Amino acid sequence: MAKSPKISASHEPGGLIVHISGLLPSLSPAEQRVARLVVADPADAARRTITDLATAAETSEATVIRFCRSVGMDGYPQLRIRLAAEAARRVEPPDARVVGGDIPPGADLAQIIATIAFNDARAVEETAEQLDPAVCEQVVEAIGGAGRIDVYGAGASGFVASDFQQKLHRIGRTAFYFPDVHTALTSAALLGRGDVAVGISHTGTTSDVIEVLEQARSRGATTVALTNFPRSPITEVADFVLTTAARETTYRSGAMASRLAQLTVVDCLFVGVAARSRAKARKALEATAAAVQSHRVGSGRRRA
Amino acid sequence: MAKSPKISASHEPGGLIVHISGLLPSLSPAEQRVARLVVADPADAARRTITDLATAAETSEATVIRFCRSVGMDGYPQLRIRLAAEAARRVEPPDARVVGGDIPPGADLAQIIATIAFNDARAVEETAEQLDPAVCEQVVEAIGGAGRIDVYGAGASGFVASDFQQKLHRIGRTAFYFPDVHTALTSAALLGRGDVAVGISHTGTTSDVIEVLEQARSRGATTVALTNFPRSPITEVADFVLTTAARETTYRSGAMASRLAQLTVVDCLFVGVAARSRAKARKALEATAAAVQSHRVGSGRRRA
DNA sequence: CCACGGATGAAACTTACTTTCATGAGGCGT
DNA sequence: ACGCCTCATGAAAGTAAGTTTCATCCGTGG
Repeated sequence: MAKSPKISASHEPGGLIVHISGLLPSLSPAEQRVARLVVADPADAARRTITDLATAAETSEATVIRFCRSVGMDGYPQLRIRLAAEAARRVEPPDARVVGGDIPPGADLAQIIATIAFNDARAVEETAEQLDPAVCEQVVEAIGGAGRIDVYGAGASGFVASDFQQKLHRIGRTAFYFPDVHTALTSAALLGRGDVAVGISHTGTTSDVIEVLEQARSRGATTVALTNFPRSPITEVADFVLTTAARETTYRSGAMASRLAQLTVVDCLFVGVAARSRAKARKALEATAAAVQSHRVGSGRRRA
Repeated sequence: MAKSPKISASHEPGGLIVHISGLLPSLSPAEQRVARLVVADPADAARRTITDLATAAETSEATVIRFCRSVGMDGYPQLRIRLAAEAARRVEPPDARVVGGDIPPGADLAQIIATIAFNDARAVEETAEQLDPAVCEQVVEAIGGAGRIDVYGAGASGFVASDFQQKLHRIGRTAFYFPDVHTALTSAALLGRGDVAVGISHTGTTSDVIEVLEQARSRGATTVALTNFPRSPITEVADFVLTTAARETTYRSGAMASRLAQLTVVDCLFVGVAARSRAKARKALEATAAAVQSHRVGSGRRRA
């Protein structure tokens, strides 16, 4: 089992559960059964013996051990302890909010709002917790010193890509976003050493984005991937991998929470880059803010 | 030496560590050595194997087991797990998050990440709390029954508008977004009774958006405003006002947190509308998901 | 069709945990 | 002082848990 580029295997400070759910799709079916049990109720899993857990997951002990290794643990006892710690730290969700789940059919709007907000907020928090500052730092460095930055993304991730592009542009970095694959490929072909290409894909399997990132990399550009799944194909064409931690399973809630998580990461990178050259960034920001000032009307509250 | 054989096993309020140190004097010398190690560093003890701990306490495994029983545990594994949980709970993050504030100049990336995530998550939560389900309900009704929906927004709010448009479109609602004011005005002029216009503006002062919303209203469309400021100009041209709760002060964090808050509201409306006609929405979603399927790589699981 | 590689569980194996038991050190009554 | 009882203690036996190995099976691509 070869290891991908820069996946910080040992780094999952934000929480084991989050880490595991990110890895979930990269696990074998039998291991996935184990993973689901663990994620569903970490405290309970910590109480079980390996044989017990194996039985519950309808598999063998061997598979449970494999699962432990897959998620970066030494063995079952270590997993158990980590799970116990994790479960203890976690604040139990107050009510019957469907954690990472679907909205129940008969739900009224107040319930819907509570569920969405809860999941959204958690995705943001957990994403921040598991973000590796060291990798971020390197990405910030690369972007801050880049000659040109291309941001790629399709569908929902396209909005995020576009947002990132606009943000970078506002602080005076030369950044591009292309809604069209062909244009993006063309642009990627023109990148070179010292340039940066950022590919955003929740699933990490969007072929368009992967392709473009690959192209960029082959031209010598530094490539960065932003995905929810640390072992997805996109990570293979990235020099740096940043992950979100939206742990929803259904495509529906998925697209929602993951988008916020992605934006949070974008925000962090943005502020990081801005902080790197504070004076210049501030000046650029003020200039752009002034530019739209004439499109604002008075009488309302406004920012200073 | 009234060492009672049966110490209240079930209930040890205030934490296991406290409990252990409480009955430390009642333990035998060898057990006390074990207890002291455990109390001194629970997390470390949880990591050790029973033999290891016994050696460290200069005693035998048997004594460690006796100690476990003395403090009310079933056996060593249970103690281990409880200790891990305990240790996790007591080590509270030494939070240096700048609440609602700006990022300090000298901040390192880890700090930046924590601050952003905190503010982002709080904006989401607080927005949800103050959202009026009744108003949402009416908006959902209007959108769900609308002939056509126009979503307006400029700058950062433009992304949100665009996102909303795309979401509505995915569940089969006829929705439009226009990056260009003139086109938007044209479209607004074509709206009529039964149509819905949604204007998104963080400050509520974006004249372009207000203007377009006003136009839409004058044509008889139902108008909805999404803003952070309930008394801003945009609310004057809106039939329904939904507010976000990003309480940032600076332009920098402002644009970031407010965007997430807006998206959360969009999510709520979206799910509300989708839930309204569940079957139809689901079908539409599945169709759109299938449509992009061929653009994904790695059919099942990723990267073995 | 076969070769190959990965996934999987049965079983062998190792390590960790638990119990049993013999020893010996105090305490205490005679 | 002596014997006897009690209890702490660790050695060793015993049991259960965790880990490794390996043969089998299944799908994939030549």
